[in-house]
Amino acid sequence: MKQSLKKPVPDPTVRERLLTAATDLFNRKGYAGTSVREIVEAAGVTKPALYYHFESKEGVYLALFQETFAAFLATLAVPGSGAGSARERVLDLCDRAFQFSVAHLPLVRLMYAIYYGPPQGAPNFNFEASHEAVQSLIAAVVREGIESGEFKPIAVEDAMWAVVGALNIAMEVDLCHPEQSLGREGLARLLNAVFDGLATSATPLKKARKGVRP
Amino acid sequence: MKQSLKKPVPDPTVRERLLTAATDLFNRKGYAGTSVREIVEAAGVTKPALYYHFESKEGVYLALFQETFAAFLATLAVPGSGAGSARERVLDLCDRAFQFSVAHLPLVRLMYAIYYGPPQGAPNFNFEASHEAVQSLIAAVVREGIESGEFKPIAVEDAMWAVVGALNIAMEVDLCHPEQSLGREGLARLLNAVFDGLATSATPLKKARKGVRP
DNA sequence: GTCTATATTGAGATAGAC
DNA sequence: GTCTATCTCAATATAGAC
Repeated sequence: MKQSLKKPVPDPTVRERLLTAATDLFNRKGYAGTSVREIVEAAGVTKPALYYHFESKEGVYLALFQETFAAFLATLAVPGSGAGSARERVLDLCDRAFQFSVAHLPLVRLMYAIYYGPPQGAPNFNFEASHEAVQSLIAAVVREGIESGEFKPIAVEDAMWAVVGALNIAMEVDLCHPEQSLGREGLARLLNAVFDGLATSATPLKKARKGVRP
Repeated sequence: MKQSLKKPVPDPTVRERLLTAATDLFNRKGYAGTSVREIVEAAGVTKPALYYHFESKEGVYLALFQETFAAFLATLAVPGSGAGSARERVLDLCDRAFQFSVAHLPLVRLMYAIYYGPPQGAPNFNFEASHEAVQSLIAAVVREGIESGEFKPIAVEDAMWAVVGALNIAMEVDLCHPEQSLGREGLARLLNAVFDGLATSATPLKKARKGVRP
């Protein structure tokens, strides 16, 4: 048993190859449909290597999401995101999130597949937590923008959803149609459109404002 | 084959029960993992009933999406969506789309599962077409709004994505967290926020506007 | 032990009575 | 339109020869 509980600098190549191979196979054949044998063969290693770095197939799966999620939060929390106007900080936050998403498309795709797909015996990972983490980060900046008067005094939740909606659609376009990706510049344009508004003048509905169509 | 191409008012109960049961099972066990036997048992009918109304298991699957998609387009094209300001028309269009989505959550969920999930031998259905249909409808109204001066002269695509982003996020919240649904009113608030803008004044970035972070 | 041939199972699909 | 009863076919499991 060479491996203590401290993880003494495990070989990154083998570990990475296993994670990459697992992501690819889970995407192509599903979690249940992927065997440990297939993973190790695709990674060019042997079974014991997998069981050394991870405890099981479930361990590979959980490591995949846990480590990526941790890296995602670290990316968002990087210094420099606390300076500037609320608009700039939201743009920066979304830019980081978008870049991360683009750099990890296969895992994002897997997340969607697991989240929406039928149960496959895959271990539970709290995807909600990662969504809520991003949302609360954006909501916090939006709240400050509203309190400082930079943003209009609308509900924080509404403003947050407007921003998350733009970020989310940019990510999904990249995921589903990479060839027509909006790119970082496109996301920035989109967010600025949301900040500045589409309308030339703030002219709400002519008719009743309470209730939607009868 | 009594059933002509005109669909002479087929019995809605059995047919509907089959479609509902299939949607539920496909969602829970996947397309490949669901057998015809399970579908007919869940629907309380026998195999031949399924093969009478549909030609095969694939036929059930395709009917599910084809008919729902057709109904969706019909919902969006309903009279009344051509009147009023561009803002009102976009709100109306999105409201219809949202209501339809909420009324067909299981099928929307299945669409996501099929779209992002691993191949399961399910027949090809062009999900892109339905997305593009909605997008082009919205883009058309947005374009008219821009041309009439009601909207700012930004790129039609950008404005379209801003609107679709808001609609999309409202749909996904309803899909993933129905308990915190924005509801029709929430979607309207969200869209109006996008129309009017979050910022109190159109003050873009202080620094360079070309390029995102270096 | 391995290999081939045969069962067994469960899938999708159908014929013909009612 | 719906049912009972049956068919075809593929994958898998197993038996028994070698």
